Amino acid sequence: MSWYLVGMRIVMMATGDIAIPSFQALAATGQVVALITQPDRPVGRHMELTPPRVKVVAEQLGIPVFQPEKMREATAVEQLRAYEPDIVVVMAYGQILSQEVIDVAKIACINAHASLLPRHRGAACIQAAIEAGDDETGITIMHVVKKLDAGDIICKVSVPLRGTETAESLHDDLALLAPAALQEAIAALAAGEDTREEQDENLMTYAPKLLRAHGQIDWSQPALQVARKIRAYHSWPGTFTVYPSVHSGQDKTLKIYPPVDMFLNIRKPADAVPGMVLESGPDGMLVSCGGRRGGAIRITTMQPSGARKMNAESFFAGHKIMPGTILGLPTTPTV
RNA sequence: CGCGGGAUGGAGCAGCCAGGUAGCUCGUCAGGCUCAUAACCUGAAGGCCGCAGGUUCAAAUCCUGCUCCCGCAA
Repeated sequence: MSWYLVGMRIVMMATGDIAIPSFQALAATGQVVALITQPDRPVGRHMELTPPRVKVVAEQLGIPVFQPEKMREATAVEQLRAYEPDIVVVMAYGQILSQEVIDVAKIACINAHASLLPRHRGAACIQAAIEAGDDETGITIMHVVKKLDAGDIICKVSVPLRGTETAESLHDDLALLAPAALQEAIAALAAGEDTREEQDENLMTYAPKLLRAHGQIDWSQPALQVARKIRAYHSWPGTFTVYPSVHSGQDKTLKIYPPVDMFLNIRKPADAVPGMVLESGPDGMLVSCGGRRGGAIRITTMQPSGARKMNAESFFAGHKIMPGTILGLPTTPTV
């Protein structure tokens, strides 16, 4: 990074991997006095205590790390004050900040958010931009206020969406985009500028944190929407549907992976209903979707429960989902 | 020790509960057949049934331990 903030003291608050490039860029200025991140959490198959990756980066750089369980608690706020930050930079930290915390920064407490605010406030902003079919998304730098992602905007950097992204690929792209946006915002703040753009609440949308269960495909949606969801939810939380197993007679879950082929104008049998399998074989599984004009998608990569991810050719060598099977029935209400 | 599923020719799966000939859909190879198809027919090769012990006349199958993989959970 090529900007210098002489005498500026920056504290970064970040937990998610998306913040790593930004943290590295800020650290390279030599002005970062501490990283505040979430405590190590038990994670993975054996619930091993695992540090956030950004913490590992900080330790390698010799930057102090502070991991309060609750940032709002008095002792944590005191620690933050002790760093005497001019600017606090928040990115994918994972805790709502109290006003007391926000006020510690002498110049500003700013947040880098992975969408073009006021669209897609909230945790699942990247997924939301893809699922909504937006033409563009980006990084927004704004002032932190008590209300989530609602502060005045300092600057934005946008990136066009081509309709092929997954949340995973877009996450990585936006992570690399963020340092430039932060540079612009911090340079302005350091120069004493205070340009603010209020968010238009009428244009606001909210993308709440996603859960595994949200990944279930609703086959009554049009093919376009189903295809977007499969891209948007990859690789977290992923998408799935349920199907009746020939061998056990039980319903089994089938994870669905992008890419999928989309057929908007396709002739379907008169008795086709949403979720009905129209074709199944080594080329994939063609599933009827809902909506006025119908449409269908072809799934070519899937993962049965208990097994690894595989292509359609492998899947149908050992599993039977005959045409006419209706997917997603057991837990899809009002079909 | 967080909970659960799994390991069977090259791929994906049955068989296990109620021990007794290694099975299915493909792939590979050889031959046949058709104007022709991811075509069809015939045949063949290819397995220490994850590893190690135990029970038994007999273990893929029952018991114990171990290794690796996957899902949930984050």
